[in-house]
Amino acid sequence: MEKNIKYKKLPRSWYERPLLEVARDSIGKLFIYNSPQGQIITKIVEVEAYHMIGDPACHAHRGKTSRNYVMFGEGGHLYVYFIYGMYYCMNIVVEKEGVAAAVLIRALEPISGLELIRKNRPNKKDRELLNGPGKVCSGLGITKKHNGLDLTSEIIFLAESKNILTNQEIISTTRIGISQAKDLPWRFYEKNSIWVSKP
DNA sequence: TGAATGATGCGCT
DNA sequence: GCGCATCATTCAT
Repeated sequence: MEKNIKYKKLPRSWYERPLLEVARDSIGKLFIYNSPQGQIITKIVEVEAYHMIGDPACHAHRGKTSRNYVMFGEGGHLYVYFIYGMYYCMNIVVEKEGVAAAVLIRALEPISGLELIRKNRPNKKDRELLNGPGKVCSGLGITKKHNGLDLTSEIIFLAESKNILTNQEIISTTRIGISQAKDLPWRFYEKNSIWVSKP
C-alpha cells in the first residue's frame, strides 16, 4: 500500500508504556484503516483508559476470560467487544503481555474516506458520524472479526500527526457510561474539538 | 435542549 | 436473571 508511506506508523514500543501515558498521547494521533472497500484516515480526539488493577469498571478487573483475553496480550493490538446487544466498541491494547490495559476509542475526526464512512452510517450529519464508541465502529465497519488485530500491521495502525497537541489542549475528565470507579479522571479529549461525543 | 425509553444479545453471578 | 465502556427516537419543557 504505497499510500501509507507518508505516514509514520507507531511502533510496538509506543503501546507498551504505562496506560495513562499512552491514553493522553493517543489524542491527536492518526488512526488509519485500510478496509476492503478503501482507505479511511481519521484523527483520535477522545479516549478512555481502563486497567485491570484498581479499576472495577475494566472488563479485565476480574481476570482473564474468553471475551477479554486480548487485553492480556502484548500492547499494540485491537480489543473489540460487543455491547448492549447491537454495538461494538474498540480499544487499543496497552502495556506489556500479562498486564491487561486498554484505551477505548470514543470519538474520531474524519479526515479522508468520508464517502465510505457516510455509506456505513446513512443519513447522518458529518458531526454525528464518529462521535461515540459505537458510532466509531459502525462508521469504520469494525466488528468482532477485528478483535485481536495487530496495530503494527499494514491493515490498521496509528501514525504520528503533523500538528502535535500540547498538554493544554488535552482535557482529562471522568469516564462516561459506567457505574463503577466513576471518579477516576481517565477520559481524555481534544479541547475545542467539534468531533468529541460530549464536550 | 434535555430527560426518558426501547432495542437487543451476551457474559457473568 | 441482571447489567452492560450505547444510540436513536420520543416526549416534555
